[in-house]
Amino acid sequence: MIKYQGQTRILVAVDCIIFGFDGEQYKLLLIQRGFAPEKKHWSLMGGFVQPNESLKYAADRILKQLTGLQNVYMEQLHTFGEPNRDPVERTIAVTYFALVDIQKYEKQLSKEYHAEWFSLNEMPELIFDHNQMVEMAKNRLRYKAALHPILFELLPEKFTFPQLQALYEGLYDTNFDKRNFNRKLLSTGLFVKQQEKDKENSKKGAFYYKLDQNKYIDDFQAFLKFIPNPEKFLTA
Amino acid sequence: MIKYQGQTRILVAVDCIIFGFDGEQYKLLLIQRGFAPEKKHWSLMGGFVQPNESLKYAADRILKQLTGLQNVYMEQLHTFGEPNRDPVERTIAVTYFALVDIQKYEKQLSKEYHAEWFSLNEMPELIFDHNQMVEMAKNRLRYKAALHPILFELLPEKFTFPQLQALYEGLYDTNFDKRNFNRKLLSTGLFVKQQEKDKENSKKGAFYYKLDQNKYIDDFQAFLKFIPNPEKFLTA
DNA sequence: CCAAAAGTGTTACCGTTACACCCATGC
DNA sequence: GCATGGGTGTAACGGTAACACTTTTGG
Repeated sequence: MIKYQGQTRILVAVDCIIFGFDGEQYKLLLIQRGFAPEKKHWSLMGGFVQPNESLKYAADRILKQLTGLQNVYMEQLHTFGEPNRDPVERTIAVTYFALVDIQKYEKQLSKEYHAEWFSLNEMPELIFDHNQMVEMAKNRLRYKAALHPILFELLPEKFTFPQLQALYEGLYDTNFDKRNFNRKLLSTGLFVKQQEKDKENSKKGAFYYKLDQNKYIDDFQAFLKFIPNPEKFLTA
Repeated sequence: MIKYQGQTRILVAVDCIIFGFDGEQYKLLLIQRGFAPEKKHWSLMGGFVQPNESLKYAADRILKQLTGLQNVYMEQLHTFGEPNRDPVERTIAVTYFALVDIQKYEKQLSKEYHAEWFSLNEMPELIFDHNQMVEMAKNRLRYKAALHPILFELLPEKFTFPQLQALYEGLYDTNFDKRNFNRKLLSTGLFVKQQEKDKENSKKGAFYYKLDQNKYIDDFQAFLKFIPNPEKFLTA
């Protein structure tokens, strides 16, 4: 096989920023790194890209190793390539961020990696430039969620409006008027009301809703202008 | 130096999608590839990441080689890593898109690469997955420009409102009411009216404006909700 | 004098916000 | 029966869109 002569080949890693939501707080799934350097220090889940896999495939593989989950919302975030970001050897890191239903995860836990969910405001220091990756992922999530209906990926199939509101209020660290919030959400036509109520979180109980899957796929733009005054919240 | 054992190192390239605007149409700067395979075929400008340069540095270097320009608006777009995207040898491509003032470029042309500006709708087939990269860059530009004031990077320091309007109408392939357009732009406070008029494009002449650089930097969010009904225009 | 492009105001409409009370239930 | 959280309607406001005529000047 002909090759490109005289060029330097570089290690390429994929790192995953995995978000969850426990009903009150946003969480991030971290692992204790299993090998030197920085062994035992907290880190994003990652791995090297293998010879015949695409980047997305590598990200899916890594997510599955850690959580057992497949078909999860995931998008490429950014590629980090400072020459000394990994002190051992130059490594380029392609990052993906994922949104998972934290409850599904708990059922499929792989003990192997000492994984733990951390609240975003109680996170340990991470190795290398992983803190920076997390910051970027948070910004991207706030940005994207203001314009598109993606946060549902963090909730179970059935969810209530109060849950939804907590989800959005948590992300933007603010409060919304529940009447306006419900009206706006309903006006998108993305939600199907169920008969059943969630009685765990209140005495009266709150109706469950499901996403209308067809509309959800078609109307990925449905939320543009969703957040009032988005400029207050978006960083880039 | 300790190294990561048993992992495959991969070629990493940076490719630049370089946009310009000639007053009527959006253009893309392409080169004729100088080496096999696909020699003489049209391609984005790119190059391999060198051992001690960051990705952004590589992108700046490549842009400078081709256009002579520095300090140009550029942002990382996406990283492409399908195993067979380059038939010679596996190569991961980190893409950047750039917005340049086409007039500045013309003064600093490097003949070496047989570079040419192509209108977006008259583009040749490109090598590898470069067409896909261009598509993604177009979408990103439309998305971003609907929310943030970045298109000015395509114009000279002084510009007129009719030019601005052509810039936006070209990107979204639509027409805006000029009264509403001007009012909305002026209301951002980003523009400083000059005494001088551009008499080249009309008999009456149109006043030049400049960006208020301080506000421009501060108010990168100024344009959110800028385009009416953005959901009609944004793809991702 | 006329063609071509620049510049300018007002009104109607719609979506967004602000706001407060009743309902259902478990304890 | 009372505390807790769920659910609902309306009115004022502000921003957006629709719309047409006058101005300037080069030829």
